[in-house]
Amino acid sequence: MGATKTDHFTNRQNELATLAKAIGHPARVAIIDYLVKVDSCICGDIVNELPLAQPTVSQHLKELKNAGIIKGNIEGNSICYCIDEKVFAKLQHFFTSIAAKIEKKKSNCC
Amino acid sequence: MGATKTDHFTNRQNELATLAKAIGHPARVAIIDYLVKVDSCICGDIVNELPLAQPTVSQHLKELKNAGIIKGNIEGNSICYCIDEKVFAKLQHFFTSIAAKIEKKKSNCC
DNA sequence: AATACTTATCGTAATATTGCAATATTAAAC
DNA sequence: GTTTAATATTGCAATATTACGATAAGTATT
Repeated sequence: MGATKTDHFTNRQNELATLAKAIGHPARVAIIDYLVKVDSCICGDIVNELPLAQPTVSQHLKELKNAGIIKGNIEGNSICYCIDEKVFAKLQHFFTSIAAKIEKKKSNCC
Repeated sequence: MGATKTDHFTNRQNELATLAKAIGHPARVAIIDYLVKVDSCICGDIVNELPLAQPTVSQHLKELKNAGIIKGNIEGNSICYCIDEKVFAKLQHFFTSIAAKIEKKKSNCC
């Protein structure tokens, strides 16, 4: 075995897991940070920002794209990557909701 | 190769990646959901809630515990698992911060 | 078209994750 | 102490991820 059993979980659980998994690597967090920091998204120099080889960065970008976290547009010679705002609004909502539910019942035993 | 290069990234990036990675599996999202839902955290019946064998669930619980997302207290015969509120407050903060920065500059090209 | 530049893909090796049967551990109940 | 229960650990097989060198594919410039 070794394959994740997605069938038995809800769409929301799978969706949150997919997004979280994509963010679950420091290089990909760094990519997100960089895309957020840079004003316009004239990217392409992401490789120089990271301590990883170009194929590795390309692979991480692909994973972020597959998860729907970033979008990539061909911009002449290079490619322009941007963050998908909707995804982070959704993530914020996920965690705000969970945090609120936890806050509501302070009656914890641990 | 194959080992994640954590050395070259910031503490914040590694911390967020570790938390996100732990949440990056539907079974672990389901565990979190269940712990949030159940009022008091007299747990132990988490196995019955999931479509996975007991050792697998135990392993997922261990990973959530290692990431600092849940805490486990021995409660007589069984074990009482609870969510660590601080972690979700932190996660909420992480994503609220990113979402706010994205929102601020709507000048997107994509 | 030849060159330079940028990004993607392939191939491969190392490591990590997922899942479970079997077994061990621990604590309550008898 | 033996049984019963709940949870953890071990061992193993299947799969996934991480990383990179080599190479391909695309565009821009000359």
